[in-house]
Amino acid sequence: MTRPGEAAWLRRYDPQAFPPFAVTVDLAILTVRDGSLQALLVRRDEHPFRGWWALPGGHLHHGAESADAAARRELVEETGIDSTAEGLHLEQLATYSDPQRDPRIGAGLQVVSIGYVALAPGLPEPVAGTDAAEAAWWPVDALTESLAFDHARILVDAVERVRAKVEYSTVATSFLTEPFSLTELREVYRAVWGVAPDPANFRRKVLATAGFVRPAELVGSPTTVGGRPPELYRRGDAVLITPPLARPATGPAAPGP
Amino acid sequence: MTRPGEAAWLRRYDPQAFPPFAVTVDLAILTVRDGSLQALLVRRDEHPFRGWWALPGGHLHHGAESADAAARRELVEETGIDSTAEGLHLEQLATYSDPQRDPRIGAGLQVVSIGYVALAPGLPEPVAGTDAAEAAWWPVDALTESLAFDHARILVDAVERVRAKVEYSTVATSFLTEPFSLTELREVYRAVWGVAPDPANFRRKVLATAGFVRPAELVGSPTTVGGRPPELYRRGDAVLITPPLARPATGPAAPGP
DNA sequence: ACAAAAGTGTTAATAGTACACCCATGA
DNA sequence: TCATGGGTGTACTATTAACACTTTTGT
Repeated sequence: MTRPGEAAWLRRYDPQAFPPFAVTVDLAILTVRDGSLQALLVRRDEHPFRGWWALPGGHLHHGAESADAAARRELVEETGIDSTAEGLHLEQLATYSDPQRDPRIGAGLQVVSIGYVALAPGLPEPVAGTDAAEAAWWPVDALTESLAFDHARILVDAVERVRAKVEYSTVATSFLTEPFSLTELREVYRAVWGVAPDPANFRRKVLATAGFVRPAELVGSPTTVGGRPPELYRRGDAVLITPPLARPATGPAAPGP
Repeated sequence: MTRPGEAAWLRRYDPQAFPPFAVTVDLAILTVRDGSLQALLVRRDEHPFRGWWALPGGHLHHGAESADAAARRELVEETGIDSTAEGLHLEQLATYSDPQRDPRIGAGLQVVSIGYVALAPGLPEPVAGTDAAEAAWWPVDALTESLAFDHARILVDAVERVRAKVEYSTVATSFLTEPFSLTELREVYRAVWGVAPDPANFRRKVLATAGFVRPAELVGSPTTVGGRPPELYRRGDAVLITPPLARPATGPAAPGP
């Protein structure tokens, strides 16, 4: 494309003409462990909010990467999760830009953060990141307070996004390692929603949705302690579920007023 | 909240330690005019992309406003639309941060843009903004190319968001001025989807969804040229449609592979 | 044989689709 | 009274929710 006069204009352009913004990414990394939805938090060892629990994240590398790339990089750095690992789902959530969200506004720096949601299969104990900061899985129902910056808000938005998204998409499979049983998949829904779908109807819905799952070749090792061993499946190609899986009426995940 | 040592730390903080980012908002302002979905574009009279058609937008006022506030401000400045006007719907879409998306990266400035979607009732001819730049409504089907920056991509994302969102939410009413008939509402769906729902079933679905619309008190002026005058409605309180309105199978809006 | 977990059947209710038909109005 | 668009009825089909029931395994 030709843009007349732009090359000359660019040579005279002064990037200092704009006051400084900093751009960060923050990741709500979610998994299902022990039957509950949990988020990975790290304890900050730098100001601001030194000593507080926070979402993993960091600054964009200026001129070198997009927010997507930065999110992938942070995911690896902070958790050791390979960004191409099986089942991993990473998507942009929203951008948080309130001037008061970061105290560094007091020093003249406005920090804008691009929030991401990552879904990963249940992992063992958290791997401390390269920053050697403390890291731990926290059940999301146990906290909506006391996080650094506006991270509590970001986390709530992330959880709400996931609760809605498993209704009309197949992302729930991202929480499982292949191969998996339909009961395990149903347990994911129980953890995310706080209430489990009917086993029979759930099975029919999943199997009737082309591309939700596909049968695994070999019958799995009989790791179950007793009872009939389950048929095993792998993730399919489909992304959307139409019509959506209906969330059961009332559950402990949505306490009344 | 107490954050020990942070006040002293902040006094010594150097905001110049980070390379400069600029943060902008870009608005996909959509309306339904002449039976088609149209977007408001402005012709840029400044570098970069001088003379190109672009989405309305601009820089965040540093230290003074969030992206939401900036989007509302730009909406007023560029279009004269009051951000509290009836029916107006404004929501964040996504954030675009590829280093190459803005040529000013060549001068050392990385520009990150937060995209917004605005839905507004059909408006008369576009009001030139305070920048006196040329402005016009363009049918969205007529262009996915030749826009400044990555605005074609943002616009495509915005249209896709709206096409999906009218299925499970009541935002379609944002395209209409009150009071409106159900036929007018159905015409919105035709414009957005490219295919119209069945009139009878559409009527039943809308009226069966509590809070989608509510009856208007007075019967409207008989502006129709002939035929039975329609019953008129206003927007209701509901936001979500469960289960969703199904988009008819095949239509010109979704060409096959 | 029994317990436990997986998987299947059945039925009533609900919701959606397609299309025919009736109603109210202006010219 | 006729053309025009608004609004209703209806038969048929597909989907869902709820729950009872059968199958397969380990001990």
